[in-house]
Amino acid sequence: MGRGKIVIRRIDNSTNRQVTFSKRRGGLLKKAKELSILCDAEVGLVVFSSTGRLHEFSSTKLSSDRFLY
Amino acid sequence: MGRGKIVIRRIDNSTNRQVTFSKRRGGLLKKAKELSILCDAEVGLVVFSSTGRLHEFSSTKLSSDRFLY
DNA sequence: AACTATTTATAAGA
DNA sequence: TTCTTATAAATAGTT
Repeated sequence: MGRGKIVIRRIDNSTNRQVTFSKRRGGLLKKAKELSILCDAEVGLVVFSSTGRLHEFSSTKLSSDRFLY
Repeated sequence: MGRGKIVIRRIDNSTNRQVTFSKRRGGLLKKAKELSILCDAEVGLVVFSSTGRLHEFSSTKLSSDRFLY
């Protein structure tokens, strides 16, 4: 996607890596939410940046019910 | 994406919901993996279908690929 | 399960 | 670094 095709490997330039992280993190969270809504699925997603910042998504009932079995 | 634009809400038809689940689940897992590689980030993703099947991705080898509980 | 028209995500550029 | 836009990629509806 985008102006050029890329290879999936670690981005060496830290500025570019941060920019890509921000963009793709947003896209991933959005798609996680869409999947949970469209398909009535329970979805949990956690992302830690390389600097240790946490971003997460959880569909509503993931936290307790499912893991009490 | 696709032949028509859709609204993000629960898909009522169960066959269509299952098909969409399979397609989007694959896409989401792929993007989770790409984010972890490109951006050197730790990513954990769990998805339960409405029939209770688990699919997951972890960038840190915490788990097996998939199983029925 | 494949196909493909179209939407969406996003890599570069401004 | 926020906004733009050309293009890659995902996918909705079809077969």
